[in-house]
Amino acid sequence: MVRTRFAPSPTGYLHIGGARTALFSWAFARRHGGKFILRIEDTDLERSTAQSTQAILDGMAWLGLDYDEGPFYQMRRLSRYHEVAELLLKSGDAYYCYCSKEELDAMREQQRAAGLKPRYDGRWRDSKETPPAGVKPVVRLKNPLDGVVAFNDLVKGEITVANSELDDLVLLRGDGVPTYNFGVVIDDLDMNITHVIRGDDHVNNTPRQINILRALRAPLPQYAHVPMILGADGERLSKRHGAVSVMQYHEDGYLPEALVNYLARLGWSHGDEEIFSREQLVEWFDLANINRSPAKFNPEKLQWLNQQYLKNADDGRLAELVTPFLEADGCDTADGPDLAKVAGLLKERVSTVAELADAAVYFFRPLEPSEELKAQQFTAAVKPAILDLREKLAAIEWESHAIHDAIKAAAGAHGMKLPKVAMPLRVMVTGEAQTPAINAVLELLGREETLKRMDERLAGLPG
RNA sequence: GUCCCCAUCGUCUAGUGGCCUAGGACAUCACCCUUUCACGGUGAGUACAGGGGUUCGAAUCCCCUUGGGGACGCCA
Repeated sequence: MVRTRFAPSPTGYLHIGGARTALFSWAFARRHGGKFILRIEDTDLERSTAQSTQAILDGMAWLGLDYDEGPFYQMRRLSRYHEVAELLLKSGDAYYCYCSKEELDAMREQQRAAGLKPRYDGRWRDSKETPPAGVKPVVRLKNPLDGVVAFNDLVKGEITVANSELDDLVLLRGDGVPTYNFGVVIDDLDMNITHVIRGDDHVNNTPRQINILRALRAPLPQYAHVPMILGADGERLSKRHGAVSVMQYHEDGYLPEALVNYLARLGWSHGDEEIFSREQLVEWFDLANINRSPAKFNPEKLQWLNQQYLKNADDGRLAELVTPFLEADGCDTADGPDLAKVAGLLKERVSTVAELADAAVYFFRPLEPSEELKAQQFTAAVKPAILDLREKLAAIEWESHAIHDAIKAAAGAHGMKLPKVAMPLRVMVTGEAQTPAINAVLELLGREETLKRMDERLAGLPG
């Protein structure tokens, strides 16, 4: 039985990188009919917040990353960590260290100055010294002094690290809270995690964690380290790269299935497949096809994907999604054409729901054209044709084809090509130069509103 | 500095020794479609980091160089 987990620390929102790691972990579990577990690693007392936990939960829910067990919280499992630490202390695989922070800092500084890798020198490892009074000791692991730790990473392949590169890491802090490396190991063990799928930045932690497991004589999980996502400039993704919070994409009008598709395709592939459903992802997902090198986040491609999904999205759903955007824009969506039909007309020419809202505004309230547009389109030469058209529109059956015919007829009657009349009409009614076919727009807008807007403009027309 | 990892178009990638004069997608440009804008269609340019090996044959295997990323906390 495959069991994977996502184990974020609640110190911020769910960001793009974390979301992709979660997605891979989720997809792998689903692919193999296993379980996906959520665990909140809240042992950083200073930075962990309840809001962050909620933000992570919200982000996962929006993306549809459902979990089978959890969320588990490490701070509720303290007694278990103490129990294991006690075991390690007894077996002689761990020991108390009474070093002060200052002492450790000095040690590291010295090593760095000497061009060495900063490492704890093990001064309390076998010390006979009497512990200083009043110092809360930390518990450190007795890391093996020689030999190597090798493991077969499911995405990176064989990775080997010499024990001489490692030091005696802290398991339990002075206040009894476990450190990251100890917490994950015990939890992954207790929760029977079979595949640890996590970010690249943890490869260096893996040998240390394996050494803890070995001291415990416990079985090892399989490891799969997925490369990081970098910003467009090749730097680690951060706030200055724009949106890095998953929920920001929600607010910007992206569809969760588009983000999921994009994230899945970033660093993983299935041949030449670009657009695939969640079900296909689950069917196809494997660790072997995850790339070994980091990928740069490309907003343009995400946007294109979102457009593809928008184009195929259900009109009724889009109407619901776009409503809050339009309301924020001061539009009363109840007072106007059927929003689903409006969405259907506009959806293939926008790439986000926010853009859809922008493009739909003139259906709910008239827009004032720019001076430039007015000067360009509202000419004395076109006025007779427009007046003629106004009469025709008042009389015809209100339907797209008939409207088209009326425009064509009015243009023809005054020796003009259709666009010559369609453009001024478009600007009169919508206030914009770029809209879908004007006859389709008018059909939705309705005769009454169309004629009303025409009359208002006609008054200001020269000639 | 030390250790670990990585390296195909600008970007995401296909490629697992011959199918590769390197395929797809985004972006860019051109043309077509067209009632404006999109959508859609057709096409163009653009890449195996460099150097050595191994092999009849290398984008694919090995070594070195260079470049990039990560880690070195009582953070995760």
